[in-house]
Amino acid sequence: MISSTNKFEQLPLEKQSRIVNASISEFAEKDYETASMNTVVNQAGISKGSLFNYFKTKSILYDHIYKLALGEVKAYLRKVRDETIDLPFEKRLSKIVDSGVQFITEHPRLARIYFRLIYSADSPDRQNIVSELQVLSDDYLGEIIQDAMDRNELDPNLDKGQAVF
Amino acid sequence: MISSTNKFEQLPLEKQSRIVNASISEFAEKDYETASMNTVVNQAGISKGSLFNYFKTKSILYDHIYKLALGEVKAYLRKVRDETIDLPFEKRLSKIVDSGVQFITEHPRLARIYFRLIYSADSPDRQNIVSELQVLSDDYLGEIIQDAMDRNELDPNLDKGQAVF
DNA sequence: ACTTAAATTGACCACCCGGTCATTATTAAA
DNA sequence: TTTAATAATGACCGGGTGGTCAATTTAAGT
Repeated sequence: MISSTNKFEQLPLEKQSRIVNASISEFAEKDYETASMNTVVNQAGISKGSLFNYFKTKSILYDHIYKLALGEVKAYLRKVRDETIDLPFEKRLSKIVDSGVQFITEHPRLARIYFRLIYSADSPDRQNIVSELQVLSDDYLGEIIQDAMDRNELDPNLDKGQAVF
Repeated sequence: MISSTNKFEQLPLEKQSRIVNASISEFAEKDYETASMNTVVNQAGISKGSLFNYFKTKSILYDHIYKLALGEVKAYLRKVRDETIDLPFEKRLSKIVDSGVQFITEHPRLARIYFRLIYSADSPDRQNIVSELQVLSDDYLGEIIQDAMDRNELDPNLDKGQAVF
């Protein structure tokens, strides 16, 4: 046994997805403290002991779910970035924002988890996660802006100010 | 006994403020569900029975605290509005925003309670409270904008759009 | 078919919650 | 000073929590 989520990853995919689904629903509906492992267990149709066997603690489960969500967001952003690579800067930015909105409407539960993370205080290690997100979004925007500057669509006098915006 | 907060209001002011202070701290630190009446009671230095005698339920206490906070915000906004009454619109708006920031840094606990109210899902009757806040802020901005339009500092073609902004 | 190892279960634990209420302490009236 | 009314207390209640683990079911090896 190498990682602690290993047991979970070796489960049949159908069972995995039942658990992930139940967890996403619960963490989307209630904040970290209020979200209940019992509810997850019931909704997933497994026993409590099993869940705590797959994920040692509530916060480890939360971490797993959060990372899954992050992966989806990253993939989405990457896709949009590549699809808009030869659009002018303004059009590109607008398309990205639109896609953000689209992502939210397509994955409302993931979006809720994110908003909760950012705007509310609980969640196991909010501090680290939020700053990690900050770096990611800075990188992403930074790259887009760099692109635009390389193509002389943006005067090279801003960078950080734009990122904050 | 007329109102249900009457018992509380008849308490010595020193005791009142101990309770209010403890409540504000607790509701600022944790969200509604997680905030603990036991913590409030301990921090205020009174017994549990007393607190539940002054406020029948947790949500009634929350309501009281929220209304106190709202009162302070209202007074603050009114003050700023009056103090900037003869400034040009742009300057005035900027001063108001600055004052908002100042209020947040001067009353961080109240500000936290507000952010929690707006950005997170619990709180007894979030729906009503948020829409009430919406009306209040619309009124406030609406008045400021009306003033500016009356003085021909703003072209009279917007209103609602500006309020949303 | 028998044995052994691994996976699954749910009763159980200690703890905390909001809320109650009989008992006690305090104050006011007589 | 005795009595009556009022205020304050904290042990207690039912219920929910995250987490555990002996016991049972399932699967694998021979």
